[in-house]
Amino acid sequence: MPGFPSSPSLQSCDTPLIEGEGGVSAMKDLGLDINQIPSGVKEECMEEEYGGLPRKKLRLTKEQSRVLEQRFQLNHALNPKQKEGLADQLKLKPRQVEVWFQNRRARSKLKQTETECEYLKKWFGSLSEQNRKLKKEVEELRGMKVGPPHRSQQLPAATLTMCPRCQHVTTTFLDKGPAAASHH
DNA sequence: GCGGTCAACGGGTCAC
DNA sequence: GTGACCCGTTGACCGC
Repeated sequence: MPGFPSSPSLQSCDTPLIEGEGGVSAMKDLGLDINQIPSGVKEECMEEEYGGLPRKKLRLTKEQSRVLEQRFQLNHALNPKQKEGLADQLKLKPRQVEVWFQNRRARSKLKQTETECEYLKKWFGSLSEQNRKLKKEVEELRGMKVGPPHRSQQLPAATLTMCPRCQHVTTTFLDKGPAAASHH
């Protein structure tokens, strides 16, 4: 693809573009937003726009972002009718609303992944610490060992398992059978 | 100048 | 085939 000028979608009027002297920055100086241009003027600008020039960056207004965010909190996806309604309400194109929700879902997913990553790091840290302590304990017990231990002094063999659903960690003593591992 | 943010895109997948 | 969605990427803009 690379290079927007050659991209066929530029011809599609999906992307409101403002170019030339003034542009987005100048409008911002005036407290204006690209989406608040009277539609006639906007179309005029856009018609002049599609000569293969690079696209200009659109920024949503604070109010538009606030409403979109509000709707996202209620629902992470919109049906076509909701999309149309929201686009109407915000004076945006349905495609813009759709793109905003796609990007918002992506951001949300990224944030969740980061959170999970942090959690796993912490969990790994605590398991490492636990492992270190247990190894130390084993060493100490080995050092104390003088003869065959009495059965009552023996530690039962056990395994640690994690429930994939709730991440609850359980200790299963092998001589007590699988029922001991259940916690639900 | 550089890195971060974000609107917008193209391409792929999936359900209908 | 079509529309909705996800994913990776692009490029404009902004703050430092």
